[in-house]
Amino acid sequence: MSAISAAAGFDASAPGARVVPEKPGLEGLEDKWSQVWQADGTYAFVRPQTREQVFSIDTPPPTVSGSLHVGHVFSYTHTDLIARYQRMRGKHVFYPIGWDDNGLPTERRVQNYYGVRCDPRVPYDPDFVPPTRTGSNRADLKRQVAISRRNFVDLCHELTHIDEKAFEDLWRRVGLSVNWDDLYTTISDDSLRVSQLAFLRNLARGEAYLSEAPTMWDVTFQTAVAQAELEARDYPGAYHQVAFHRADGQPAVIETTRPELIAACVALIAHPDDQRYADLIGRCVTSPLFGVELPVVAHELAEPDKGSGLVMCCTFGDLTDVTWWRELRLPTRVIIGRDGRILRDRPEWIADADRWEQLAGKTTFSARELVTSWLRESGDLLADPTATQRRANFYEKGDKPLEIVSTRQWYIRNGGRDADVKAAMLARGEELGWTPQHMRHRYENWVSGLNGDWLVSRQRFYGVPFPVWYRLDDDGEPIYSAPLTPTEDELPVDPSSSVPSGYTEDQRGTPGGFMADPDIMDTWATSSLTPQIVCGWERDPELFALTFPMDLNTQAHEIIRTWLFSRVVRAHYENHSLPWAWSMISGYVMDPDRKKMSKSLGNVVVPTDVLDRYGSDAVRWRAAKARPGLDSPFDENEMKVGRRLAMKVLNASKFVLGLAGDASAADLAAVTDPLDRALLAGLERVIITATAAFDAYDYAGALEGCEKFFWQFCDDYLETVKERAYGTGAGASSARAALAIALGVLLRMLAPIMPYVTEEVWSWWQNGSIHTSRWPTPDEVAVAGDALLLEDLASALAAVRGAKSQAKVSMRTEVSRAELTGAADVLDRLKEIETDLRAVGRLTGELQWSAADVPLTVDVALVPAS
RNA sequence: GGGAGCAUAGCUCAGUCGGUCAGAGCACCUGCCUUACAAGCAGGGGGUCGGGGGUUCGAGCCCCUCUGCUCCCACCA
Repeated sequence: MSAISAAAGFDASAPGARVVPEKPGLEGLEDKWSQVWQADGTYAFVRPQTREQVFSIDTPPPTVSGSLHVGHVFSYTHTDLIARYQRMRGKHVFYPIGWDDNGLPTERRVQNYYGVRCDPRVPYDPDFVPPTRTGSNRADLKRQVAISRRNFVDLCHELTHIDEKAFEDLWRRVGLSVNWDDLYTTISDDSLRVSQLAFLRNLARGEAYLSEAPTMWDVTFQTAVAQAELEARDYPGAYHQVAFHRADGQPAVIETTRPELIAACVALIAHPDDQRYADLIGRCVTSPLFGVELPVVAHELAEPDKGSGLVMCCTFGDLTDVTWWRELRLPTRVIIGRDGRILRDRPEWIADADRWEQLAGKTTFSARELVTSWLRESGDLLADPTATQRRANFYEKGDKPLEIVSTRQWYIRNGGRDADVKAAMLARGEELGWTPQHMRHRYENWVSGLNGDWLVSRQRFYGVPFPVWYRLDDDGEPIYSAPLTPTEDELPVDPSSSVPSGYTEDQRGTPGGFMADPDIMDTWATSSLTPQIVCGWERDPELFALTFPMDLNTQAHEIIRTWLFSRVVRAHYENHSLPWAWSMISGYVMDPDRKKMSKSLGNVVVPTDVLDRYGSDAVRWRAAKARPGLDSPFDENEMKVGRRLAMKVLNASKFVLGLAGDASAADLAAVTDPLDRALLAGLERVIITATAAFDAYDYAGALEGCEKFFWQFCDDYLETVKERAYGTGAGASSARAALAIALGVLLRMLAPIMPYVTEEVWSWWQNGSIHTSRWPTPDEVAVAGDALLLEDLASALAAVRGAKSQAKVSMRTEVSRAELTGAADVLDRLKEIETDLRAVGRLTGELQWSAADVPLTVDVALVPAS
């Protein structure tokens, strides 16, 4: 501590040593104060008696496998501004932080970091040492070593701990006032317990169900993907005009971008009003190459002006196919496997074994080439394929278009299939407060457009297992209709290593025995429960009653459809309430070209560099200027301005305390001078507006008012009263008291934005942390004063300074004669502070006052420099 | 195609109830070593408020319309 203090210029380690440093600086403040805050538990959550005394915040657990950029620093700072304000308002701020370390992002990072890949068939190796890091490009993926699931999960834990330490260091440096004692992770036992418990209750109430259905499937990760994780991207393709064959030998022409799916075709579809195909509907055609007989059916989703108006329906090429398949009760003819390749075994409806052998095992891409060449040979390709830009669905983390496969998956009802649930979810969206208001539309838009329930199971390894087993019948086939579940007090369980009640381990996988559900939950299924996890749901009833439903949720707009919505769903079912009363949505930090920062674009600004150069207070100041929901471009120059303000706080405070003497005992009653009263009156207005702004989550507006007043305080007021404050008598006492009171108020109003410099200055003359002091209230500055006088002073100063500046002389130049022309009330007010005015403007000679209905002007005669 | 947001000085942005609203900071220019701060201070130039209509005594502000940019959702024949 002593080394740090020396860097800061004084010795703070001596108790009660409240010394204003000779040359204050910003260096070392972050280390010094973050250590003090940690040691003192400044931001710890202490349980009060009632819910009303608490302000609880749900804040996103960052994915530790990712990296943080300045955008994260900005949005997490926004939350912290509110937390610090509420704390100063006397609330017990419940502000936990967590790490999202479960799920696919961690798996991918572990694969790349250690050069390994999970293969559940590999036995556990207790002496396993991962290969050295091999890099993360695609070529290296193929060289990864296959390891057991248990070794893999060990590595996941190992790496997330490394990452979490780096994250914590950054957040501490930024000065987030989170409850570090209540740190949580999404892979912890408690998160597992909460996830499984909530799931079992969903299951018991019928909100969760198992269903075999066509599912969006990522062939790279070989897992199902939920609607919320889809991303439509442009994808190059080509229209192929292909002839199917009518009974009379005439062609029935379709257009397709996926000719490889001809073998999976189950029908041709035309619009019921399409006269061109009226005679064909109800008849059969045969497919080219494979000669499979197919019905031609009418459905209004077929668009006459797309392609030829006749379209093939395959199982499954796209989501429209699924609709047709379901509504027209078409058969299922799957030819693509879960690895994205054509099935090895010839399907029964395909007669031509030779052809199939050539096709089997091919990727969709090479199968398309092969089928196209066949069509060309057979004459069924009626024209050269024409290039087009397809819009295909991708898994947001994947790089191959999704396939649709029929699989058994767990779903949670979210309104995608039940009108009443959807209506309930829309009502929750209306009930929730939004900052900014218009983000509400994103929620409504998303919920209204849901077309299926929430798919929560993933065919992956690192995550929360489903706490479910299935009985096996006499043939060893699982009985999915009646899952076996543990009791709630057994949770968390890993069904692959524990045994359902009434069974023994040796019955696992045997006929008449049981098997574990092999899947894990999607990471959103866990993070959808962060309010329950942090608030101690079914673990700590006292805490839960004090903190839930929470007051505030803060997050980015891109995860409204995922994180925000899924928490609303869970709390609706589990707690019959919203998870929080209000949501504050932050915008992005864009690069200077207004592009979103992303690793792939290579335009990410690393926060540690910026923090090194400008300091946390400066970066936080810049963050506070970005209003909720608005994107703002990154510009380093703006950090300089923040740093300048931080320096100004130090210097001005030092000066004020030098003038004010024993400032901690400042007495409002001593403030008698009109200008001093005007200052406090102006300050009162700032307190009122800043408080209202913070209450409305408008931290930017609060900052604007405080900052503007602070500069005015420095440039006009401080300059003006310093001579009087140096003196003796009532005028001096008044000035000193006003200076001390104003400094105390201004520091506290800046404290949420710039926690380090304000804490530093506070320590020079006050006891305790500024961050646990009370937010200023109007009664602290309640004197009968006229704030207009400050404006008049500013006008008069500007006029005198302008004259001197125009004359290119020093501000110290004496004024031998001055004529002040302006409205009578303005002149009257200025007459009240004539002594101060004379001192600051060096108006040593005669003053003339001329009343006129014009803005204030001051004509001066300058004493020539001798 | 459906929804939302944005457009004000070279840049980043404020502008609340229609009436001191033509503003701030940065940048630029001109000065000033004024003993809290030269990483400072003072002063200055700079905008037809995206275009066009309308309402009004009066419009960045309200209405209509057009244009441009951004985002969300849908869009795979």
